[in-house]
Amino acid sequence: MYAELQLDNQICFRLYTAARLVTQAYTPILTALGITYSQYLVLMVLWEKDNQPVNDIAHRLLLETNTVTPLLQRMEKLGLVSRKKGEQDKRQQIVSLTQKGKQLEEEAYAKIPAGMGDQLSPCPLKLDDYQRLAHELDDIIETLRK
Amino acid sequence: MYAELQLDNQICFRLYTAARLVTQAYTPILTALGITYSQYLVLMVLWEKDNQPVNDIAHRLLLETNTVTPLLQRMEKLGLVSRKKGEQDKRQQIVSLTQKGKQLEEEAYAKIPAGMGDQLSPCPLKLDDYQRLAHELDDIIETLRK
DNA sequence: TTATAATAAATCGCTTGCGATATAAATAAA
DNA sequence: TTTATTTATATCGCAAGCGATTTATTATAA
Repeated sequence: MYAELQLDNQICFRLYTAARLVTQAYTPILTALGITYSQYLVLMVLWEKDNQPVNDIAHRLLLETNTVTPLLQRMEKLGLVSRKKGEQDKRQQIVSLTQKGKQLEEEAYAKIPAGMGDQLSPCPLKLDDYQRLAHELDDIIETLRK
Repeated sequence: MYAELQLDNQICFRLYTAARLVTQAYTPILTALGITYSQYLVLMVLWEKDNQPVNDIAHRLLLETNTVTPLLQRMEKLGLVSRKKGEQDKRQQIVSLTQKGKQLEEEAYAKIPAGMGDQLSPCPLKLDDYQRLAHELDDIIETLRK
């Protein structure tokens, strides 16, 4: 009835769906590596810069610590990261990659870009389109993050 | 190290983040209406066409019944929908809007587009940009849905 | 008809995401 | 210094998502 309330007119539903489907596309690849999508995000953060406090990781991912802390606890159990109290600031937990967590980077590099490329290859979007899409999403993200 | 594994180069991370932030922008508005974002999606489906089996709703939202069934059960408890066994096919559960569920459409129309417009107004994207974004997301969705 | 396969929902177990709150440590104010 | 405030994590409870399995019903094959 109201055009504004129709599913097909919602940018939000498309974002929600595209994000879910892309995550689903990652899942079989990541499962083979023994990790989840969120864990992969944390690993990317740590591959870029190791030994970060929980807060820095959370900020980088635009998540709250109440999401990241349990995530890190699971990753610790899996032997991907270790946590130790900060030396200057004892409130902090410094998160570090274990050997296993470091080694996963090579496997990830070998499997993920190729695996995702395969699945997205039928997509009509070209490099330029993805680039523009990235900027459009960045605009939305910048607008909504506080 | 590997450009392909950097967070800033990931379209998926942007999708994931944009979807989360947009959902967060909806949350205060929807909370005032007494519903969640997923419940809002189900309501939009039913506002468009009432009395649908669980499967049709799930297909419309590209979700599985193991997500939609519990969602509908919660909505039934909230008095937003009712469910009754299908007459021709007794395996089906036909989901219908209650009076309360129907009335919510007016409230939603009054509050949601305006509320989201306010929050997104600082965004530099114009109508054309949103339209193109919608198409780009549709391309990705079409590529990845099976 | 009887046996088998397909389909529609539901259930189970687990990871996320997040609002609200708690705890501990560091910082600022009195 | 003592007190109050801020900050960094952690904990709790709940709604989603989803892979895997179960149950009931329908459709198909033998």
